[in-house]
Amino acid sequence: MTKIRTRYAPSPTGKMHVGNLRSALYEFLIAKHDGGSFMLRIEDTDQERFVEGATEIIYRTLEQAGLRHDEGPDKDGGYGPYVQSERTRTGIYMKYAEALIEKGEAYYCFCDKERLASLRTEVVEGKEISMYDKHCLSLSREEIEANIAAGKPFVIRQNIPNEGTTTFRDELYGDITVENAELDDMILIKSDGFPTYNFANVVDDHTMNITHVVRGNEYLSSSPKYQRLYDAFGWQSPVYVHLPLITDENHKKLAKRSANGSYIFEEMVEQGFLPEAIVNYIALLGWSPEDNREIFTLEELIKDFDYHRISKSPAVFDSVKLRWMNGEYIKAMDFDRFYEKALPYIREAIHKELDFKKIAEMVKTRIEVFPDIPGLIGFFDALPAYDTAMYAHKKMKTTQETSLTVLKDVLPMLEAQEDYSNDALYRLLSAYVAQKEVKNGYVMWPVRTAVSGLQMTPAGATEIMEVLGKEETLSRIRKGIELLENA
RNA sequence: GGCUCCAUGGUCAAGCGGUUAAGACAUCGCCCUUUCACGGCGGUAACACGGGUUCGAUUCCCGUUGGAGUCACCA
Repeated sequence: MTKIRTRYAPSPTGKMHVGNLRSALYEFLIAKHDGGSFMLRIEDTDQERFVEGATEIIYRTLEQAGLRHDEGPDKDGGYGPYVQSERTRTGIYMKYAEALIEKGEAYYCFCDKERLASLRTEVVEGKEISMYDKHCLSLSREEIEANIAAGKPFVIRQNIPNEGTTTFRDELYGDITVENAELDDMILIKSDGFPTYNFANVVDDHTMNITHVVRGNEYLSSSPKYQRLYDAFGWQSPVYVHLPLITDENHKKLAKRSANGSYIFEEMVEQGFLPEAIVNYIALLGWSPEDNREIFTLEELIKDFDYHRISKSPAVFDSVKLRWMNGEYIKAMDFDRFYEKALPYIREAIHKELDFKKIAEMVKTRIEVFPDIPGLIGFFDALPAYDTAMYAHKKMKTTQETSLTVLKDVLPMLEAQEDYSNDALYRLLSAYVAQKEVKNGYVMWPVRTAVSGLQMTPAGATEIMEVLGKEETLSRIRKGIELLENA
């Protein structure tokens, strides 16, 4: 068996969304599962769409996601250059295009935009449909040479016969056959001398010894044309693995963002998602392991990933489940690392000196993404205005009246109390509960309400008091009594 | 519209001729609990339709319907 070589070949046109990242991930996993190598190639043959800094985003995203490439522009593995604009300068694409012309598998085309536009007859869903009419195929050698000598701009087109069929094999989808008449004579070399993706891809994958071509299945319909190129060259085609699309909630191919938020990896990380959780989640969009496991480290994915188990149908990106998974990662996270990540969000909500570590502990099992934090703990910073109706709780058997009594009873005890640790406070209040022969909640509910002003808090009454400290606690209890007396 | 692909609950998804059709998220209920959450237990919810093939189809074949992708000097 030859060593598996896969490649992630993005074009530097902007940020990476999770669809791009999943392709990279699967390419990485397919290679690594078999001890193969994973290469990064930059496809920048479209100078107009090139975005400054986009290459850096690609590096950064792969790095954050843990997808280390073995070869790439920054890591020569003997197959360079790894950037298509640099490869273009070596003349490689033109050389291969000319070889095709020699074989009659390609030809020069001098048609201008106007003539091409006149070929577009049909408009479907706002898109102009056209098929080249092989007009320039019949040019004589003399005409071609004259045109070139005259400096007339040209492209090189693939020559596909109008009869017969072309078949290629995909590992997941099986054999796919199409009529050659359906296949357009696509452009191989553009008038600016750069190759198109269609051509560069085939030349590069072959010359760089790529064994498995893994890409989104939006390429399924153009693959027969690529297959013809391999055949025309007499090259063995790689193993094709076309991946099912990731869609948005409307089942449409992923755009960069939707009403549900962003699908851009970097922005998701900024929004508080952990890179590991994102990688884990997208690994499961279109692939499933033999067992029922869902939480995987990258290492575990490498071990278990079998591309034959990739599914064929598209998958909706469910941000709700991603949030859940992110929450699982947060819960399992080492506390120190969690604290480091949580601290900025705690500081955002709290502007005085409190025990941030205790607050972080409270919040750790209760959030799904880091930005959930401020909303949970703002009450520590300042007592929010609240409605005294909150003191009445059916299940706790409390009313505003019983709450007032409890708070008044408890206030002097809390004033006398020196030890404001959670345990001591809990013991103190428990003693009162026992003495009154009531349920815990009968006392805890009003106290917690008074010190937090909230119906939901990330911790119990005494834990909150511990963090708040004696002075602030007493002030809030007194405030509660005042509100209840005036209710 | 042509071509291509796809089709199990709201979503992800197991299943690869005989199953009470897994599991997860979401949702609902109960328990636990110093509220919420966590955790535990349980419920609702799916094989698109029609023909074949077969003793037997979610599973294989064909068709219908539905959805998606694609039809650039973009990748």
